[in-house]
Amino acid sequence: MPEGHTIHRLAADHFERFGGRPVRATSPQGKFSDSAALLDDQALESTEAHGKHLFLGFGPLGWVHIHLGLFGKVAFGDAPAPPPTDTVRLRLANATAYVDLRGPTACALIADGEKTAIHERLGPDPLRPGDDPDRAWARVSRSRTTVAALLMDQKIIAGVGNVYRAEVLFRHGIDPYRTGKDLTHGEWTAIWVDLVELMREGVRNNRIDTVRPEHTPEAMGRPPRVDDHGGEVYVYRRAHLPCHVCGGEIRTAGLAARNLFWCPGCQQA
DNA sequence: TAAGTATGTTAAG
DNA sequence: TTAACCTACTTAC
Repeated sequence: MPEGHTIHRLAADHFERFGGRPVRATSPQGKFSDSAALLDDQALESTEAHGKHLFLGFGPLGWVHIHLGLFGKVAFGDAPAPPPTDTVRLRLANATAYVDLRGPTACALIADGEKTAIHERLGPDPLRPGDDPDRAWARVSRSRTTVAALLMDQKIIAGVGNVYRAEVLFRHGIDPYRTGKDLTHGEWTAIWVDLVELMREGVRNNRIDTVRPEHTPEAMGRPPRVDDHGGEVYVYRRAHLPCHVCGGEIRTAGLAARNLFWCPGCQQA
């Protein structure tokens, strides 16, 4: 479930299980074998997340830069670790725990300078304390691109994915096809503040929930969600179903090779 | 067994 | 705009 909240949670979970002491590192799948050999028996000193990028710090050796992409998965377990399957790109293990990484878009040992370059090409992240929404606003307010596309652009704002984009636009009654130029500073600030809150809760619960208390299944007297993506949402993957708020039909359309979901009734142009 | 899908990104045309 | 990449699961035949 790789949106930004997942990655920040992974940073914390890696440090909790492996931080401050040596780890065994292997790459059963093979693509990370050389680097794993360098890391083996070295201490994991720190972990960090920016948007959907995860960094595992190994001091002078550098950082393991991980990006899960669409399919990447991380699985933690307690020691003793079972024999790894042949798709495990990286396994870290110590006396008490192990973690398997499968299918990442990126898993590479990088130097400080390369890490800095990654930070520089990413926008502010609602989950990084001190990150400034006005840095994003400077670009958004000048853009003729749709707000739906801007929210997915990691150079503009880091960590938002297809679920948070659809949900935050619904929560603010914003038509996804409005352009950046057309938004007000107040609307953008409200989106950011809401993302901070939603994504922090996402880190806590390790899933995305966006439905306000007054619209929950219990409050509305409707059956609980059927979708299996993990959380309770208004529009994401609810195409052609009735809107939880107005009862109108949720619409879907392709936008920049991804599926967009919105409620035309609640999200007026 | 094959096809389709998925919370993502990059590079080529 | 399209294809490519990585994996696992579900659905269709």
